[in-house]
Amino acid sequence: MPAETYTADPASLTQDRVARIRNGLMTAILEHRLLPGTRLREDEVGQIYDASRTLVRAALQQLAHEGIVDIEKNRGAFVSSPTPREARETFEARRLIEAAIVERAIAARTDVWLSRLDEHLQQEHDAEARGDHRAAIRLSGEFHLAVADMAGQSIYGNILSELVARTSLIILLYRRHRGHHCGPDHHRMITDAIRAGNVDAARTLMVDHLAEIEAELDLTEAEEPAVSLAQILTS
Amino acid sequence: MPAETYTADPASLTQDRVARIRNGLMTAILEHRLLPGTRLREDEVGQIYDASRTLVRAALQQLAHEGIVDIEKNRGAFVSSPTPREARETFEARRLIEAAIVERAIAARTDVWLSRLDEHLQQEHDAEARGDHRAAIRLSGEFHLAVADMAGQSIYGNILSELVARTSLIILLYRRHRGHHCGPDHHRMITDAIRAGNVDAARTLMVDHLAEIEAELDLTEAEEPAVSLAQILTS
DNA sequence: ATCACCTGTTTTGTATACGATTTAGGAGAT
DNA sequence: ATCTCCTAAATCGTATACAAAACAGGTGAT
Repeated sequence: MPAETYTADPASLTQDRVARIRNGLMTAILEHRLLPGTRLREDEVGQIYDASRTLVRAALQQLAHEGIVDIEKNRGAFVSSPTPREARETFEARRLIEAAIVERAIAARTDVWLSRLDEHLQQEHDAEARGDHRAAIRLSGEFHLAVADMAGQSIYGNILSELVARTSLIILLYRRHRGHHCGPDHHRMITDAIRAGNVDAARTLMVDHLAEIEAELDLTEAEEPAVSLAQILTS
Repeated sequence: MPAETYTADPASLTQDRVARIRNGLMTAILEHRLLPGTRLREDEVGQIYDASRTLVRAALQQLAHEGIVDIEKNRGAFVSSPTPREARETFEARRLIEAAIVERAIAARTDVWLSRLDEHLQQEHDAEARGDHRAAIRLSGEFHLAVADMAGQSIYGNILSELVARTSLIILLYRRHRGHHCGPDHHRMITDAIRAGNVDAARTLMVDHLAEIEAELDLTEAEEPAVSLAQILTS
């Protein structure tokens, strides 16, 4: 399953049943097939994966801890809907961490890792070419995880994988113009800078790349309807 | 329970039963009452908290995801033992993130928040004064979480709370000289710089503070006994 | 028509049962 | 004495049963 490469959680490699459920849901969310707000009923999911609620619950709790599922007590699990505030925080955190990651990736670069990045760029390109938007959006997130893998700092990798997953939800919720997610040209340029060993260029490209994605979003806070209720009723 | 303030996980505020178990174990680990390697048997924990294995398992899985408990399939859960490598990565990540946090904390500072920090410093001082090393070690970690709370970026706060918890295990495993954990004087100086609004000083103090803690550890990699087995047998 | 209330159904929360795996300890062989 | 094998006990993995809560739909009052 190429859909399950680059998942940072080591448990996802072991083929235990809860990991399978988690990965299935995760991939569906990353590919925008499951939309924010979607309810994930325990036995419904269980029937799909032929598992009891025990295992489904474990998978959902894992996803909740990763911040892409919200569990409301006695009500169930829902694909999470990050707020504009969370969206901004996510991008800020990504700029901070990925700038550090890309620097480490350069220090750790080898031919093997670089060719792996090339291969990934090729996959992104192919997905775009054949119009597979689902795979394209997922792969464009996984590029960043591939760079993190190259950096070899598993802590950064784990943190980033959660941030990337949330970013996928954020883009789906807040993007202004449909289409054109996270251009592969940027990824190519970042890869080139890594290959050239140009730390400053790579950091700048990475930070700007993330800033550009954020700039394409409409993160204006929806005004709280708290007080407005009175206003509406007194009109 | 003052022992449960500053836990970043929002679920810990709700008094549901799995959160109680999680918080109990977490606090015990943070206070070095539960040592790395300690086995956490499901029934045993369940009896202590008067809960079934279902709830204990949920709590243990949460702690595993937070990186302070390792779950080995069919063998059980153990208080985790971070490797020297993970230790170094943890400190690197903390320096990166806490430098950003302290800057944000300055931007967000108010009298209320500053007095909360003062209050915390007082608690640390008191714990040291009465020789309560358990509380002191926990409080010294919570100082950093208090600064993160002040910064108001919940994502940084969540990431940091996991890093702080692991740091507690790391210090226990690798410190050279017993005693003197993470001097409260440093915390006082950081607080002063925050109050003065001196961003550069605060960042430097924070980064140096973390570097100093790391410097007091012995993180020399234990050599792998992998090949040495043959050497031993051919002697 | 609208709202409040009641009731049957659905769904989640938790305990428990049972099979599978690991662990511990001892008997027997070398 | 040491090692191997075997059996019993302890422990984990998973499914399921039942209780509690939330939900949906309908009845009746206003």
